[in-house]
Amino acid sequence: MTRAMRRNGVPAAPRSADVARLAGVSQKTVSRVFNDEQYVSAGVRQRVLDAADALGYRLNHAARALASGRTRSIGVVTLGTALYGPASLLMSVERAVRAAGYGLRVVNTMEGDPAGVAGAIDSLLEQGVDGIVISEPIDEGAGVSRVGMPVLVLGAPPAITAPRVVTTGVSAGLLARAATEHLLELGHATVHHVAGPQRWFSAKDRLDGWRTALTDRGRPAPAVVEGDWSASSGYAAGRELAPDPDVTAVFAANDDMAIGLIRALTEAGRRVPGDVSVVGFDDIPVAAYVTPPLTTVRQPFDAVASEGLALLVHAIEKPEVELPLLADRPVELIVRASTAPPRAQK
Amino acid sequence: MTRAMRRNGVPAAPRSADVARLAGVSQKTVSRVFNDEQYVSAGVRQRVLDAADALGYRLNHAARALASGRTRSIGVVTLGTALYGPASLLMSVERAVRAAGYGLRVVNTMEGDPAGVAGAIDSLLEQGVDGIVISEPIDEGAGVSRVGMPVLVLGAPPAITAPRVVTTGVSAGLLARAATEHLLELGHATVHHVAGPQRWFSAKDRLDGWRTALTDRGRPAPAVVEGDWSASSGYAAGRELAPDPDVTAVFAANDDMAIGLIRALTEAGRRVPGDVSVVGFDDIPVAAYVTPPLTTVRQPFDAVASEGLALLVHAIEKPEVELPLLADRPVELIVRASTAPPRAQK
DNA sequence: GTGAAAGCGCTAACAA
DNA sequence: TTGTTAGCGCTTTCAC
Repeated sequence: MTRAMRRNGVPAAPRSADVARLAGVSQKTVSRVFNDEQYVSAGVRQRVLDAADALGYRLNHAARALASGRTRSIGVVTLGTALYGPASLLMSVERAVRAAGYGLRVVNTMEGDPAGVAGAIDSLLEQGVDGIVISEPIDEGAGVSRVGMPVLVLGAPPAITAPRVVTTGVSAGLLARAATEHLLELGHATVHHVAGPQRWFSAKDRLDGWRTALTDRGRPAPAVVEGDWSASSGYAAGRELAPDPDVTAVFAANDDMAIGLIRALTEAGRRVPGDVSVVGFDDIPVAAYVTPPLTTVRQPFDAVASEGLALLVHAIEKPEVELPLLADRPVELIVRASTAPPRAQK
Repeated sequence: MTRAMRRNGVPAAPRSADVARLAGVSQKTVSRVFNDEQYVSAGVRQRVLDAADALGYRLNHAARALASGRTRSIGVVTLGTALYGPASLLMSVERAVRAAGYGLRVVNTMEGDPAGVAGAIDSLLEQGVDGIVISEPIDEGAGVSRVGMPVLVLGAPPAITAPRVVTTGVSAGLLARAATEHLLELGHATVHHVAGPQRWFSAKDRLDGWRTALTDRGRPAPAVVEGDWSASSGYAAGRELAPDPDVTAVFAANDDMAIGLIRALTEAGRRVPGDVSVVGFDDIPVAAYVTPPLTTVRQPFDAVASEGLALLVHAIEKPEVELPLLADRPVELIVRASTAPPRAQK
């Protein structure tokens, strides 16, 4: 069996040595060209590129990884849901990873997965990555600091700190605060909160932002109703809150729950926004078209992903240099028709 | 610089040879254990596993890929949107890939991306994969047959055929047909259609299903309004259709457009479902909680992904064996409150 | 600027 | 059942 026809008669892919032969240079020179190294004359470079083109040469990533110890790929641990927030963030991360010249490996963790985030990280480590992104972490981030390679934690409070761990808040706290303040400024005495599952940092973050907005103005924070991000849990929360006449404004931790909530309130005879104002979170694609159109806040996923990834790549490629800090981003509150001043003040 | 302390003082990862030394066996035996090959006695296997555990050994994927020519990973080309359908499908694919013992690489194509699907495939080929999944293809699938490795096309009509290409219809056509028939059975004279962008196979598929349902009953198919999957395009379609009194039933190619459509109809004074019935597609999480709760159809993403992946893995691991065909799946129509008999028949 | 040699950590093929 | 040998296609190191 000749080299040219191995593996079931499929012709073998050309190697850099084949390109070198055709271009009349050494194999090392081909390597230089494909790594954009300096000290290659323009003429030689062009000859190499032409030869590569003629042969349909494509660099073998596995061989490079083996020889260099670097894989040029980044692994991301996601939550395995099609929820708008996490899904958008994943797409943004993919764009950022590709823009940085890396490949992307994805591993899901389901909530309640026995292996959990640690298992997902393990799986990435084995597959071979140069850095890891943890998107919307759920468990306590334990062990993240012991991974031994740069880690970017997206959507966690900067509490997790470790030598090579960088966190980028999506500043969900600020957004939650803005949402709450919007309701207070409309004249509501207080704002209730339908929270996300508190194992999620992002849910905790939103709750904190809501509470801060209230305490800053000396308002007591009412009891929180915890949902699971689903519209049906928002609906359940709505049935719980509807009978209470003190409930005139509610901030829901995501749009799905807000929509479920509105349905429950409406069914219970409380009009939105006439009797109760509701603010959501995420600005899902249908938010502007439900009844009533939802006031909500939007997270800058693309910006967060690309800035966070720049930091990660920096940590991978220049481990000795200090990491710059990220600035907070302006808050984007989208006011539509689900919020209004309370009835008494009308 | 010793081996144990290379690369910036980070201790080198243990190799299979280290494990072999500790276990007192040959390096090849370690390889056997980690590949679950037969002909290793239970005692030796245990000694190897213990040694590996003690050293914190982890198989080097790049070296394995280089030596074996197989990467044990699968690449998926996605559309780079957080739309519920594509995002759900991606999550299902991840689960299926992991269950099959492979790693997942993801590359996005944006619509209108100059490089397009071909560029994404190229990038995967370079990164190294054993098979490719194209999720919701947009362009004509040209070139897919020339990839030289097994390809699974998810959500395309079986039109694309090639030696190592396997397609799994999500049977969107059947679902679209069921949705249309539901409206006809309620007594509507005809059903209008708000279609998805016709570059998408899945959009075309839904349109075909809708048309088939009509022509099967000898009903002429009215002019189609084409949207772009967004709620705002559904809204625009609604403004277009609202003035026409013949429009009493509309099938929208996804739930987002259906929701936008309903808003436009309602604003134009046409009640849903009193004056116009609307059926969506996807059963997005909020579909049951919008006003009115949306009648829609649900695609079996998990089943489609896992069955499709089983075929792909089969094509990778046993290229000589004929591929089995996939059976059509029962249709899941979810009837809620956005559909009713036409007013005239009430 | 360019090239030669050595080796990255594993699997394939064959031997014992 | 286990071991030996020879690469896989690159990058690294060092020589020219």
